[in-house]
Amino acid sequence: MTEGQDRRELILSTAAELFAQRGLHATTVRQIGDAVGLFSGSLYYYFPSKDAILDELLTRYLDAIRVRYATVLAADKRPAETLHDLVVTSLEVAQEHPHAQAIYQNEGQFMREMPGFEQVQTAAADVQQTWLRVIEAGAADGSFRRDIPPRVFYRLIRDAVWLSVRWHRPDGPYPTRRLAEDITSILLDGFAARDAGDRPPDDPVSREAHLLP
Amino acid sequence: MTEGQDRRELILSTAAELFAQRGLHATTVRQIGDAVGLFSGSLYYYFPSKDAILDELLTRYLDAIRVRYATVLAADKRPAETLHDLVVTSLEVAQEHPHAQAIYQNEGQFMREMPGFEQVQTAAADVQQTWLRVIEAGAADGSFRRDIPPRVFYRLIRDAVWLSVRWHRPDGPYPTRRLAEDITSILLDGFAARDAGDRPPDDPVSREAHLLP
DNA sequence: GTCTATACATCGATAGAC
DNA sequence: GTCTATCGATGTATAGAC
Repeated sequence: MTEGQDRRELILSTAAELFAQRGLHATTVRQIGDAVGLFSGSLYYYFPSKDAILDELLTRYLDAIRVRYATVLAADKRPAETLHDLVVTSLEVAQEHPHAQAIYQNEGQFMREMPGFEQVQTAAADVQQTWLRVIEAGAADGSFRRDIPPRVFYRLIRDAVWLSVRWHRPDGPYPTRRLAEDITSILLDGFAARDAGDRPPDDPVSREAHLLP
Repeated sequence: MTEGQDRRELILSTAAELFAQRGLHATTVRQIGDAVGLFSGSLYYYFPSKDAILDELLTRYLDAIRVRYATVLAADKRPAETLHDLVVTSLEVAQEHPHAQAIYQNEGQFMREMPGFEQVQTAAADVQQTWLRVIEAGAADGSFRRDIPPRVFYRLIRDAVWLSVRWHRPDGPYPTRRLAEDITSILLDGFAARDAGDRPPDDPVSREAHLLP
């Protein structure tokens, strides 16, 4: 790891923070330079353009998420457990790439039209397919409701997980693991109160089934 | 309603569409002018600045939502029903102001720092308080779970509702009313399948309780 | 009311000294 | 590798003719 690589990483992470905080178009290369302690022109020694910084940022994040999703799927658990693991994994990756997640969330529409970001688009389609297949498997084996379109449930759980980066502080009193359990618990079992023992013990998705030991 | 007012409305709605589609900073006043069939300079006969267009757009939307929320609260129903009505109302207002909702979602971070948008900020705080009070009332009277922080549930349901404008097409085969019922049903009762009759009939939030007749 | 023309700032990016 | 200096494009907004 040479010193030049460190600078490159610093530019990358600083730009990510600014893009996420103030928006992609509202962030100028001069602001990035100021934040890393370089003049804007010097950035072009490391990156050919502002868009190249964005592209590398998102590609890294989406690659990371695909690798982690593949591990979850390889465990070959039942749909409800797989869904729970996808939530946990997504929150973990978001914690490792906090800004990239927000950038993709906020600037997604822009990148769908932008040429040169096809790689980002196909990676995003992969992610969607992963979620959808698990949800459809659960509908097929009877562990999930069939009266809700899989795409609708996919949107709800994906938005809940992905948007949590906007308000959740991983280092606060409400840890990421607890958030993952609460999201899974609400979306699978519901928020309405119910008496203990009102569900059959052999229920495939009892409230504790998807809590880690 | 003079002809000038019509033009003003056209500029407002056109700008809203562009802001929502391509992003606030990615939209130029020239593009707005082109879209309404005016030269960019002529826009300044109707509005003092680009930001003034944005401000009026969001203020109208947030005012509309506050009026409608007040009506829902005035009905003074039980928490679960009120929550359901807030979901329906939010989706209806989003349908009437489809672009403003998206703009606020996407550009919210920017406006929290921007001076001159204090009115937008206080209106947004009002909206949040409305949801939170209903959720807390439900936790207090025992109809909602107490093991989930109200703020967490608030974020989940708000994000689910507000982000649906990104993917839901009100004029498609999946109508807005159905979406409202499905969101309420999942978030209150859960997505996991369960046998009929596994819940007591006097359950305050049985699956059909918050379905309109 | 709308257009033509343009002021003025700021943007991303480049060239060349050091 | 970083800086100085600056180019050309583009952004918001204005001035004045019509």
